[in-house]
Amino acid sequence: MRFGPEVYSLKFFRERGYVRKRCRVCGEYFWTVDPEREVCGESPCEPYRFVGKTLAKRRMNVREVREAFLKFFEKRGHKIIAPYPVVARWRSDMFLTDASIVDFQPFVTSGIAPPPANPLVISQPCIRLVDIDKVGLTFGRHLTIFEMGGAHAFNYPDKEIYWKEDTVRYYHEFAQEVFGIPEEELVYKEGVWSGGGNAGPCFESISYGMELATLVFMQYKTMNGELIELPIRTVDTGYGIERFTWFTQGTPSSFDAIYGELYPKVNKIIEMPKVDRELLIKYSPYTALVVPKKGMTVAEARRRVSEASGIPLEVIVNEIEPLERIYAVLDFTKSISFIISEGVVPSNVQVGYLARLLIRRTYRLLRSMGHEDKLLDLIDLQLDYWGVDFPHLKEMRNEVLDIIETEVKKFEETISKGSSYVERELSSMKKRGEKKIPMEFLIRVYDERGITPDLIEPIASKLGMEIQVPENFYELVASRHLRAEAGVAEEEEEKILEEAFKDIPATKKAYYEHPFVSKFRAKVLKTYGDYVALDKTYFYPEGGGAAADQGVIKHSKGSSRVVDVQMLAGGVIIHKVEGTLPDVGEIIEAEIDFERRLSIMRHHTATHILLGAARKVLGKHAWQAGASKEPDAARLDISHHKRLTYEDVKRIEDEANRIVASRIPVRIALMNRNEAEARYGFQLYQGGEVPSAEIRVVEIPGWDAEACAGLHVENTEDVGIIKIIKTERIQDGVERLIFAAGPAALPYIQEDWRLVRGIAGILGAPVEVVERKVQEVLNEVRELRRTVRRLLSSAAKLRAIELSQKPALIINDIKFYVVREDEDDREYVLQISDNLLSKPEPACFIAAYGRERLSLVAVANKEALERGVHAGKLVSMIAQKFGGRGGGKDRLGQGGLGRTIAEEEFIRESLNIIRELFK
RNA sequence: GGGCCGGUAGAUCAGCUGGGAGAUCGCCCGCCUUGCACGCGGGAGGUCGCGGGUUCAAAUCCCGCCCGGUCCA
Repeated sequence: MRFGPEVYSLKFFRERGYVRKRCRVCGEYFWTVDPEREVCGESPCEPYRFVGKTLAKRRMNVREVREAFLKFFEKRGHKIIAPYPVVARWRSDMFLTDASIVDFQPFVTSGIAPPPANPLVISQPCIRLVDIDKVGLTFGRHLTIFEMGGAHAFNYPDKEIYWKEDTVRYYHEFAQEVFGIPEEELVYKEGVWSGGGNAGPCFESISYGMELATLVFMQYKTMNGELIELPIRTVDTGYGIERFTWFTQGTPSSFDAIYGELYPKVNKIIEMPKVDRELLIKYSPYTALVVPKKGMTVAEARRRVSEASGIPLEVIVNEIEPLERIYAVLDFTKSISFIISEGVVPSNVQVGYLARLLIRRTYRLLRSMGHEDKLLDLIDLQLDYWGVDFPHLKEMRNEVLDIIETEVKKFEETISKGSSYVERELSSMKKRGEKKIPMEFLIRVYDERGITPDLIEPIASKLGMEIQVPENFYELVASRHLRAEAGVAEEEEEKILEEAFKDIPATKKAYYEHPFVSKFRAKVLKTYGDYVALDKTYFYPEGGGAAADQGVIKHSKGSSRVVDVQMLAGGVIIHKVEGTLPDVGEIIEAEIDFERRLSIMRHHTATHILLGAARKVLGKHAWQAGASKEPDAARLDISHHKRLTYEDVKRIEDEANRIVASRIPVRIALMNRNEAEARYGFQLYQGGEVPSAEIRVVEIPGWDAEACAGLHVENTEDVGIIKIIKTERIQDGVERLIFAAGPAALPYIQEDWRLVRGIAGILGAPVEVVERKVQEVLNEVRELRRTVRRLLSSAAKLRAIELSQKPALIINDIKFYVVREDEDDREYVLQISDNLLSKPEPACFIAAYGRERLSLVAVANKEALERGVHAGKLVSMIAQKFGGRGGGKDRLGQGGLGRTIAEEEFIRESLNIIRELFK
């Protein structure tokens, strides 16, 4: 995709004498005032030219650049907006905020909601994990966390704020006034930006070999490769706050500029390698020349830098690489600090998984440096440092450290168990004579046990095994997980219904105005299949985890039960009925099963109360991860990094019921999205994204406020009681509370009571001592079991003596004992055999034992085996004779007859078979 | 949300082509020694996660559930 030159040709350029040139290296077009310039100036076309120099008016740190940026645009009519979270909870299509414009997507950019201000300016912390491999290697051109200075204007068809000319002019002035970058160093490279289904032309602003900002003009929607004009054209600028900071300081890496003030403290935690500054200044500019692409090995990237800079490879590996690791650690720990302080709990799903990957990666990196025990210290440092500008980092300190500590312990457990597994497997491989570790093994161990090849390496070399890890290792793992399509059928059904009801207007949601109306009249607008649509309804449709209402409708054809209620995408609410359908156009009388509805309402309000209690007891990281409210019970999933203890649950229950008893009115208000976010913060979005300009806020003042479309009781007191029935861990990092509220709680309490009483009755003990009694009974059972074993063991000895004194049958020099035992215990029978066959003479023991369905066993001793006895075959033959089956090895055979048999008959027939066998 | 792996003695694990539950460490007793994971002999310790099925017979095979781990989106 490309735009024509007219798109980029600005009056601003012409007035200032800019000319359009084509880059000798990359072939892209750019604008410059220097007619001699042949290279666009962006890496990798040219090395950095600011390293080791002081080109800016003065050295600035990140905070100073941020402030300067915000102030500059504020003076030019932009309103300063506070940064949004790095965890994009208001969006369902992404986990982390990776650009400032993300804050305003999709509702503002698509026109559903107005922006909080227009134009506006924001310095938004962003997290991008895609470049994680490059962090350190490029000396700070790539970071996982950075601040994007965004100056945004939203241009509506009827209201133009500003567009390309002003956008470029603002940048130009900013670069000149604040940093003193001369015009001949202000190069604008033409580009095309596209992402998230939108696209538009852009300028990359380049100075001294580094891209400092991108000025995007978002004006198209991309559909099937075609560009469709958007009604709202958005100025989307991204000023690299850290890059400007780097530029002002001219340090070898951007890390020096970002974290320079922290270095003395870092140095106390991990001694930083002392690398000659001249070497770094010489090396750094050439990091711009290498763009480590997919498939390019790190070694290859280093070789190229070495060639370009003339610095020997071993110097890079020995002196610079250790420093790069520190850089990466600093960047990663900052990312972790931001993510976790927003209440993300490491998990095996969703954003929690990203957090886990990041923590584990950082831990492994530290481990490779021998400093894995320093992770928490570094996080603490970051929380303290950045907490000045982002206070929630400091507020969440203890929670963050606790969460990360738990996560690290888990990972250490995984490593230690995984490593010993790998060691066992590898040494048995070695015993088999294999020297190379197969790829399949590496993938499997990572997939099943989370052990990465770098953790296997030291074990392999200890055992002297070869290990080779392909560069595309992680792709190979990913390719194993290609998933199948699912859930299509349901969507189809919904599509059909939407199509069927698209010609009628959205149903009036009368339940919001009068949530306590249970009987009403309404007009039938349309019927289709089992579904009925009305002009208005008091039936609450399924949504937000709350079950749909049920009830009846009476009409000219009789009455029908309403079994389900759904809201279609267009706002039409359809009632699924059992029985005859009403006529279109007639007025029906409806009645909602209100006991059921009230129960759902109680459960809904209880869910909010419980969430507040969970946050109070467990911490602010306890976010709702899902919820469901049925008439009989409800459940609430919350993010938490530890298993809930009985104490936790009790405290949550106590807190929740305290709120119930406090008679707090439940306040419900529709408010403007920006206002709601400003007043309550992003914890509004417990239930996920809310796709509208207006937000319905359900507030229990002083306790909880959530964006929620559900129906609630009027006062917390109406909930009655909240009883947590059980908890389970549905995923790592997500605990589920199953509970019941009000009268619905009673059956559960009664059932528990019945159970305990029942057990007490069986034990014949009072309820209070049931626990102890069960323990005693179990102990007794254990004791008795031992006693029985002991007694049977001595009984077997006596029985063996008894049997040995009877004349035994000798066939083919082998002594055969054929017996019938009543005791249905294999252990006992085998012990008799052991006692009997211990003498060094050929002997064989055959027994049928039990009372009802007889079992069979045959044992031959070593001497008997030498004479050709096969106990297994013997059992098989005898069993078959009596209609049973059996088998086994030569020394031991087992089987069953499936019925009982008299001793005499058993012995007679068995001996016949043996005689036959040795004839 | 999907996939994969695992649950056996206090701990770590073996046994899993069905046929008598094992090893190492730890624990207890005894001996030998008294120098650093001492050595030797003996012993205790198991509803083989739970439930169902197949079978004469299930730790082992099949199904369901619970618990844990892990990868991918």
